[in-house]
Amino acid sequence: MTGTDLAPLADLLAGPVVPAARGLLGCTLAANQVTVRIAEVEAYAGTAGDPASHAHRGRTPRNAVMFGPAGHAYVYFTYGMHWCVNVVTGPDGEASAVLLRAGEVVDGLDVARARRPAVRRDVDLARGPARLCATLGIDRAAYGVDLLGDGPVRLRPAPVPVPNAAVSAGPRVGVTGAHDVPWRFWLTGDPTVSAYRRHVPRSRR
DNA sequence: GCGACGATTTCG
DNA sequence: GAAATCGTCGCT
Repeated sequence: MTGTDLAPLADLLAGPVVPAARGLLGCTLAANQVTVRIAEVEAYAGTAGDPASHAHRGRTPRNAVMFGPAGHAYVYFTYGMHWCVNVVTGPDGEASAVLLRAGEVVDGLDVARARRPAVRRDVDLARGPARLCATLGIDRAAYGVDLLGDGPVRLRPAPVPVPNAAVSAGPRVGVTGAHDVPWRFWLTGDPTVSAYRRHVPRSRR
């Protein structure tokens, strides 16, 4: 037998979103000759009571893939210029997902640097959800792809298991509501974790 | 059809 | 602190 056993990760993603989010820490995501070790994530529930979720108001053309089976990529465009990527979780028909917020470039560092010439420190290459996508070259073309398959974007289990004690939790970044829900998880002390910023409504800017 | 705003980043 | 910049979605 050769290759990595993806079944445990597939099972984890098919279950409840919070354990899935924590389990994604330490996993690797590879695309366009760059590989990132995931260091920060956020969990988003489906239509059931999570006002911060893109699926909160039901199914739309944009969030349709969130309602499909786990392990696929939900990629969205925001602020007129940025892409962000989620891993769809839960059973088919339930729209939960995990936003990949930050990571460490562990392979293809030269390609990553060339792709993002303005970034000075390597730890900033994938420090933030839009930066992570930019460094990996992820855009609309990755919408809906099976991340556990052999496609353009590939998610793989953590080479080294992440102990529970190495994980911190806190409120999600940039969301309009639900500031009391600690559904952001990160590897404690990891330098690639993004800075926390409270959301500021445009009407008050 | 219109318009407000966003799971952000970058610069001043 | 504020601009950049446009797809999405609800319709004060």
